[in-house]
Amino acid sequence: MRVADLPLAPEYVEHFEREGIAELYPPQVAAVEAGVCDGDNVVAAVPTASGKTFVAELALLTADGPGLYVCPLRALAREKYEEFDALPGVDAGISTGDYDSAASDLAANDVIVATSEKVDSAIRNGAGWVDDLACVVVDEVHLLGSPGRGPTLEVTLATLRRRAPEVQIVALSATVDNPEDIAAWLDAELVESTWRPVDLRVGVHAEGTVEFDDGSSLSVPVDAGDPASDADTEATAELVRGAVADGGQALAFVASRREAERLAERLSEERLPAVADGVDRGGDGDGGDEGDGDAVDNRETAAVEVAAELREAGGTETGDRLAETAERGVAFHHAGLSSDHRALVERSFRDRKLSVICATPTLAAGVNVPARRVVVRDQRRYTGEGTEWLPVLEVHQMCGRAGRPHLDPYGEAVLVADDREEREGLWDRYVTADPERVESKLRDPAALRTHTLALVATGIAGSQTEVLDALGGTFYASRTSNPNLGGVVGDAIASLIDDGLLAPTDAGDDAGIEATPLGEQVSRQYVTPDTGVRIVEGLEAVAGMDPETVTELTAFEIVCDTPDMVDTYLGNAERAEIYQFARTRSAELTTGMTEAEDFEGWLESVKTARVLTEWVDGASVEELVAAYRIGPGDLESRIERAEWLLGAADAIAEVVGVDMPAFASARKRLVSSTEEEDT
DNA sequence: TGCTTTGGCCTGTAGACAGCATGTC
DNA sequence: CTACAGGCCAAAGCA
Repeated sequence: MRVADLPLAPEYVEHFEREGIAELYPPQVAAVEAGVCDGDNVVAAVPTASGKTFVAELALLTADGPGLYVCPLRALAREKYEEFDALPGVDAGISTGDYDSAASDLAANDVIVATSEKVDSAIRNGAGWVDDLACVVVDEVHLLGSPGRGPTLEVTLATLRRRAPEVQIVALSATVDNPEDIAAWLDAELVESTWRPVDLRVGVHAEGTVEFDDGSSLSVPVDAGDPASDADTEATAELVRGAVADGGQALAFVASRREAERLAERLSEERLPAVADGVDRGGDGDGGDEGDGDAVDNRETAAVEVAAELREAGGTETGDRLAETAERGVAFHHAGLSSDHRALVERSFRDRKLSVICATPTLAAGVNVPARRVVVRDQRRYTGEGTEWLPVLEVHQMCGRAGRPHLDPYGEAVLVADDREEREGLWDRYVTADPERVESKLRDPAALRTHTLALVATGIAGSQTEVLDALGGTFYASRTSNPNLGGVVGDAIASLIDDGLLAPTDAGDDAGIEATPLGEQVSRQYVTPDTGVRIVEGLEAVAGMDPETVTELTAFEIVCDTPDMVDTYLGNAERAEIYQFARTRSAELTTGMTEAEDFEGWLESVKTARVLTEWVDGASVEELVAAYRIGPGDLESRIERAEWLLGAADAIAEVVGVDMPAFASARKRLVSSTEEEDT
């Protein structure tokens, strides 16, 4: 099937042909046959990089009205927005927490790109564009199974379909075990395929040999030279070296940030391309010695450019080390990096200016960074309940990053094992195993509290029966003949009434409920009910405090102690000092040292509050990062959240009727400190 | 005695969505 | 019932 055969306007056909898309990939053909261009609902469970974006574009361009593209990450939203906006005659808009497109009138856009939470929030705040949609594309729909965010996605989709029953739904999923269940929920045709544009072989390394799933094998010379590093790291380094020597790029996945940095530093010391050539250039020999010297030189020049860009983007200790490794073509990547550095690393790798990225598992879920070879050194990860095996789905996503269409002849993914015995284990667990099933997490009490409140606050439901009715359209309900959510929803309603977020209506016959002004504000501000409750408690404490002692620190402490703030690790070495700080400033805090039910957690929030206080008082990123042992990216995320939560707290203070100007002033100072930093 | 190896204990650990309303070079 | 690797320090090993 060719692009020209599709029911597309000529300018689109021309556009796609210019982009090199002439012939459709098999999964795309299947999607067309399933009806993506005819307004039919389709679920496509296909590997990453098998042309999902094009399927999305087909649905959006052939839909009879405006379309919405929902995805899980802001960085992905940005990427798709730019892609859609480049389509001829398409006016695209974007709406995420950190970025709204300049044309704020989303109702006028042909395509809107948004994160799932932003869509949920838009519904809660009565955004007009929600009702006019003809088509909704949901990317990474398997996230339905994610405990934190899955319920939001399913409730949001249920609400969208309820409001516009005719809306076309196109859901794109990674390969999962039960895509048919998702398709059944959405009344969609299922398209399933494992086809990829580049061949991929997956293997497991043990004791110097990689055995691949296609029966081939590869021997990896074990360099026993460096006793300082273990066998897994040696094998990883050698596999990376091999890919680079071959003119390819490599991704190496490890479990922690520190390991990612260590591996990158180690690899960068080797002068990869030169070593890979088998030529020991020692310290001097810059003279052109081989025929492929040019390629190496170009790569080196490009890497030096990247390092310069990284240095320009902001100097911290982490950033300097990153620039140093990048200079030799190797970068590390994790969430502790500033967002500028992260984006730069991703982009430079995509532009082939870097040879290697050593990363924590997140890189697999983020923006598109394909490589010739992927090496998964660590398959476990710390989770708070000890180290756990990574989900099969996640490892498959890492492996799926191997192989760049048109650039690599094939992709290779290698899991590194300790010994032969473990090779068997990894083989069974990841190579031959099916990915996990996707199951709804809506039954979780916290999720139900959030969404019950939202349904009532937006006027969708006015009683327990109506809440259950609204939830009838969720993935959860479709998965069971007897949802039996009644009891759990009843509990959620009772607890929300208890917290003053809902109230029984006067009519009182059918157990009618409505949101209190507080509940309405909590829902609109998009904070969880528990956060709302914590803010109210804080305000009650403030009302009893001497106004002189209500400061910005008070405001920061309240919002940092809510569940919507990320917690900050409190090291043993600094615990005493933070404790001391809390004691000397106790008059400004809403929680007494003895009354915190979770003392450790509270002390962590005091640490976060202290960091933010110093930030607004003019401390630099560099100083804070050094003093509190957090990454620049961690500081960014806390500032961003504090900004949001202080705004929410300010709105809640007004509803509750407590005068707390510190919320607004702290927020204003945060915003201006951030702007100052930018200049 | 001095240098190296071994053993045991302590420490630290992945990631990232969301509000709202204006003034601005 | 549930981790575990890396770093540090001190004690033991060795010439």
